[in-house]
Amino acid sequence: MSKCEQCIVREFSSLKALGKDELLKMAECKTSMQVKKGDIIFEEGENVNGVFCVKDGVCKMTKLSQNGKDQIVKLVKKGELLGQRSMISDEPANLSAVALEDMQVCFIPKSEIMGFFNQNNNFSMNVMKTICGDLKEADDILVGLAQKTVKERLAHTLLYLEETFGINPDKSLKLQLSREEIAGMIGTATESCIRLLSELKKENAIELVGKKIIITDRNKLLRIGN
Amino acid sequence: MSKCEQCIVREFSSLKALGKDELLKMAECKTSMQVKKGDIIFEEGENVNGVFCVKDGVCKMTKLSQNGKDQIVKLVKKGELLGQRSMISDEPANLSAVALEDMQVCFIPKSEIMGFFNQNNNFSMNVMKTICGDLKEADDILVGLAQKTVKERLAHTLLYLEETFGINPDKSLKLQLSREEIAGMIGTATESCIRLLSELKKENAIELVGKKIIITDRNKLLRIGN
DNA sequence: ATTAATATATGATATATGTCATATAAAGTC
DNA sequence: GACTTTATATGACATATATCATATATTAAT
Repeated sequence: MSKCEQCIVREFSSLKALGKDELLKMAECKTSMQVKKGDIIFEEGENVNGVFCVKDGVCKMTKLSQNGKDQIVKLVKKGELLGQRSMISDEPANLSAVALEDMQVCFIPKSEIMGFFNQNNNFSMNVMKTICGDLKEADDILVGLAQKTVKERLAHTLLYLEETFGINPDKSLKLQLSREEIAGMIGTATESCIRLLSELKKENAIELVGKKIIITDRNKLLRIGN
Repeated sequence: MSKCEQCIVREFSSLKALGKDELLKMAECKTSMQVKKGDIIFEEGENVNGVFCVKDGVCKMTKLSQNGKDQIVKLVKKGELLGQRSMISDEPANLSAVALEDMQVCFIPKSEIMGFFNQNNNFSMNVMKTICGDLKEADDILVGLAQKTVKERLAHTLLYLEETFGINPDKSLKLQLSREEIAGMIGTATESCIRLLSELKKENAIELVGKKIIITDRNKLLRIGN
């Protein structure tokens, strides 16, 4: 069993507020797990009963809509926590979490986390701030969906992907989403997404190498996406 | 100065967790204010430095988008708190709050609230749950905007308005929004909103009496909006 | 009450986006 | 390596929604 105390990733999440003894206690009751790309960590409607700490890899938080399409609400990466909202509200998960890459995650049971809430004010404040950040982000995406065109949202999302997950040595976006997934982020049909990517390519804002996307004119995307 | 201890509205918000002495302390430092319909309580980008407790009336939380239209992100009514997110994140407001009716609100400075956070775990837990509820709501609206048609969103919103704010003796929706505001909620052009209201009227799902909206076939709206 | 201003309503038209069909490319399987 | 499956790409077309114009109703102002 690996020690939470020595886990670097901890430093990036709300858990950084925890003290030595709290971390030792946590290491005792946590469960480490490997998650394969495509695996479901938890599903909409499921009772989660704890929190997942993402040690490595990226996952998408999705919600299935009436028309059968998966809307991606948020991407979660290394150092972030999963399932906090559901745990705090004491409700089943509102979103599903699906791995986009092979992941390493640790599950920390609810009882443990709730204990920290009561003992450690810094910790609960951190969690609160994280959720407030999520809320702001959700509000901003919401306004974008309501008021921007699909092309504007696409441009914006490409910049977000670059900024958040970085690029490979060949300059292509490190996080490689399928066209369908990009469409699911910006709320459009896969074909429309593909078409608009082609358009951006014709306008020399991006390059498409197979599935890979390379941003060649950041300013152009900025001008479109804002 | 009115006493928080005797304020019934308190019971509906996170503040219900506060004890007698905390309420007395709060009554000391709060500022009561009347807000006229149309007045701005605070604006996007402004530093709020506290929380507003809505004693009476309803306001809209809006965000101005690039194209100059106001998107309504949320409606806030009697018994709810305003500006929590911004206070906790220690950031300027992300949304503007504008009164839809004459309102009575009390302003409680940040220092006071932060004190309660540290002393009273039930209170911070309540606030956290409220924000988690807001986050879930925002995620759901987000998915609706991405995946539903305007007509579906309109039907859904009409039911939401009935459920949340009730109806008058003549069965019309109690909260009387302008067509432009309804459009701002569902993320469409005012003309489209008007057109779709007319459509719903032709389909005998609603009646339009001037500005007033009467829901005549709830099930029909449910079938459309979900 | 009359006028001015604003909100609601509807038509005509343009545009963005979705849907269905099909082709090509890439990836997985035996 | 040949084959099957799946993802990407593009065309043709349908539909939803935005925009602009204008009419009518409602509200505010004098």
